[in-house]
Parts: sequence; structure tokens; C-alpha cells
Amino acid sequence: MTLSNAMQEYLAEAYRLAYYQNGDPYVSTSALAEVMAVSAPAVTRMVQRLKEGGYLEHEPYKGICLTTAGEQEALQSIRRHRLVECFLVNVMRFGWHEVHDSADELGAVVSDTVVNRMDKMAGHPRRCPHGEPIPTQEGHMPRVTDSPLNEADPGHAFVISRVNTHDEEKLRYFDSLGLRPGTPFRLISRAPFNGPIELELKNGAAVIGHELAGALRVCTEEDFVLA
Amino acid sequence: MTLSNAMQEYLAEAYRLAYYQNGDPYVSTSALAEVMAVSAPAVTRMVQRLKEGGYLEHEPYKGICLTTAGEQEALQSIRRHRLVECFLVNVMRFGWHEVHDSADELGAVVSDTVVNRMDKMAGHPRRCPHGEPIPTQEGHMPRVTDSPLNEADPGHAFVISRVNTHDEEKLRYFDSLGLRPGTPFRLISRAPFNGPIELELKNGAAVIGHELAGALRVCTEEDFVLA
DNA sequence: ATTTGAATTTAACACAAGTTAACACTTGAA
DNA sequence: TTCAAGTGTTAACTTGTGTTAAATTCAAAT
Repeated sequence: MTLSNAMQEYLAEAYRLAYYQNGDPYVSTSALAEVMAVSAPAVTRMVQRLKEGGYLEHEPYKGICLTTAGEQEALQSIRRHRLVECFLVNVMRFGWHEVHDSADELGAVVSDTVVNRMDKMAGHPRRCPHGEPIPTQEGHMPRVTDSPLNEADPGHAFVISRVNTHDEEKLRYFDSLGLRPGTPFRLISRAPFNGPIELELKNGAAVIGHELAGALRVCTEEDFVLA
Repeated sequence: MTLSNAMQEYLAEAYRLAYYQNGDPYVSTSALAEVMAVSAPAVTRMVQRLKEGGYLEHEPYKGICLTTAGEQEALQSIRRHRLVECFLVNVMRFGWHEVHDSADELGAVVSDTVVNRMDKMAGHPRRCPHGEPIPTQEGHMPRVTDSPLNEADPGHAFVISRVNTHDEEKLRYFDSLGLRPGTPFRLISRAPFNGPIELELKNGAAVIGHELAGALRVCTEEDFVLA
């Protein structure tokens, strides 16, 4: 069976959801509907088709779980998307906070030849502009070790690892504060009861709310370089 | 009314057909079906929808004819396509003979922002890699004056203006002979009865058949630079 | 002037992907 | 233990784009 673009997108999103919700590998169909901005029944039916193709398991009323084949398709799709993002930012000089939608559209159509050329021109990046790791051509997703900023230990030095939102407004705000993947900083304090979080950047301090901080994942300087 | 990608493609192809078949402005639906690689009824129905939108006139059993609105849409679409081709060739260093299909897919999805950036990075080109003129952002198609190589006067100097085929094999062959848009040469002779055509290039001679020569359009050195 | 064959249009149907509305399952609390 | 609330699935319809088969129109040749 040949996978349509829509099918690949479903697989990719399912993978992303499973990847973030560490623990059980099941993803609910409604979560998928949410991220795909689509109705729940649409998801259920697509899930059935993908199941017939052997790309996932479906435990009714419980959730879905990608098979190896499905995972591979998802990884190829994610790779395309992230490399396109890198190309748009590193080569075409768009802002890292404004490329997600364009990359979505382009990622769906570019041929492997073009993607590989983009990869080369972007300097064989290891992470996308939002800090997410880029799967290898062989379909392996690098592991990253990081944690949400609102759970990190005060007093230590960190680096922004990933910025985990596609909300354009939030991204612009982070960018304006100088908070981008790779930015080093020191975590001064985290006020109790989900209070504000105080950071010290290279040039100046910054304070952000607890919730917003949840979108930022941080790690140590050494951990930032991927294995 | 908002135009789907398919609609834009129909308009663009209709424009191209009308542009090449100088003389009457009517384009037959079967010609459209041919170039779109689609059945005739599909064309007829789409033509009706586009007519309702005011993008073309339809004289049943005779052919279609774009309105000003339809022409503008077509030109925007053609512009996108050709700029993407230029970007793939000038910036990403693909061969001019291998980019048509990729450009088709990409041209359908890139946003205006991205196209304009591509335009800039490609050096604001005046012609696509096959020599076709690029419509302006305001929707004006530059006129080019050239004629088929198999009708040109022997003994004079020319420049390849356009290479008028998408057949990958032919393009590769032209490329291997050094016959590309912009290549200067002298037309030595044209054998009678549609016989072979003899050219003198910068480094060496070349001989090509009458029919193949029909795909090459040539002009004088001065005419090659667009107004 | 008819006829006949090619070109064109109409009609009927296929299929992918979406929607809303109605029905089915699970589960926590009375 | 049962049942109301919330989730998940099935069914029926919509839209966009394609198909093939049948009918229609045009025009050229007898």
C-alpha cells in the first residue's frame, strides 16, 4: 500500500505524541484529533485504514500504538519536516519562530533528492530550529535528555534544549527575550506555588511565568551536544 | 471564490497553451486534458467551474479563452513555478534539466513570502532555466522575440533563447551538447527536406535533426536580454 | 444534403478526506 | 450497583477531483 500525505501526517503526529508522553506507548485518538485540528471520527477512520496497512495497532477505546513500519514512516516524515525547517532558517534566513507552517506544507511535497540537498546546505544539522532532534536517514531518532524549565533545580547553569510550542506569539516572545535553543543561562530562582521563574542570561536577567516556562526544556551544556 | 491548487494549474496550463499557439486565443479542452494528463470530462467540468468564477470564457465545442482575471491567476502561478525552478538551479545547484517536476510540486505550496525570498536569493532572474520569461509580481508577462531553430536563417549568429520541452531525455541530450538557454552559436547550414542542422559552438560543431531543433528557440544576442 | 467519425459534453460512478449526529463503551461517585 | 458524564466509534452526508460509458455536436467527405 502507498501512503498518502495525510496518512504520513497522522503517523508523524502519533509518533510525536507518543514521544512526548513518556510512559505508556498508547496515544488516544482524541489527542490526535486535537493536534491534527480534525474531528475525532476522521481520526478513527484513518486509524482503521492505517491499521489495515500494518502501520499501527488499535486497541478500541484505549488508543493506538505504532508498529515498527509505522514508526519508520513517521520518522521519515518528521525528518523531512525538520530538515526543511533548518533549511528555511539556516539557508533562507527566515526567523526560527516563523517557519513551522511553511515547513509543514513543503515537507509534504519535497522529494528525497531535494531534502538531502537541503540537509547538506543547512550543514547537516542535528536539531531543528526549535531544538527537536532530527531522525537519521536510516530511521533512528536520537535521544535527548532534558527537562522542563519549571522543574529544574535553581542555582545551576543550563542551556535551552527545546522550545516546545508552535504558538507564533509565544515563540516571538521567547525570541525577544533571547531565549532560543542553545542559549545558556543560570536559573536563579523558582518562586513557590507556580510563581515566576528568574533567569540570568549573558546580557541581563529575565523573568517568566511558570506555565510559559513549561514550554522550555533545558539541559546541561554537555548534554546539549547530541551523541 | 477561492481557487484550489488544481484550478490554478488548469489556468496556468491554459495560458501556456494559448501563449505558444500564437494566433487564435482559443484553447481546446482536449489539449488541456493532454498536458494535464487527465481525462477530457475532468477538464470540461473544471472549465465550467472556472467559467462560473469568471476566470475564462467557454465556447462549447470550440475551446476556452482566459479572462483578464484568469490570466492574472495564471501568471501568478507561472511566476511561482518558474521562480522555484530558478531557485533550485541557481541556489540549490540542481541541473536545469531535472527540476521541472520538483518545481511543479513545490510551486503549488510555497507561500508568497517564501517565493519572494527565493526570487531574491536566485538573483531576481528574468528567465527560468528553460529560458521562459518570468511574469512580474504585478502580473505582466515579458514578451520575448525568438523563432524555432529549424526556421532560422543559416549563416547568422544566434543565442539559444528557450528550450521548449519537458522531456527529461531530450533535455539531458541538449545539455550534453552544451545547448542551453544563453548559449551562443552560429547556424552553419540547414539541409533541405527537413534534414539535419549544423551548428558551430564555442568549442566544436554539433548536428541535430530537424524535429529536435524545433524544440529550440533562438534569437539574436541583443534580443536575448529582456527589456 | 446526408452521413459518418472525431471531438466534446453529459451522466453516472469512485474514492479520499472531511463534517455532524447518533449510538456504544468506560468509569467514578452516589 | 448502577448510572450520568465523558470519550470513542459508527453511520450518513459533503466536497473536490478523478474515472468510464453514453449521448451530443460539428464538420468533412461522399
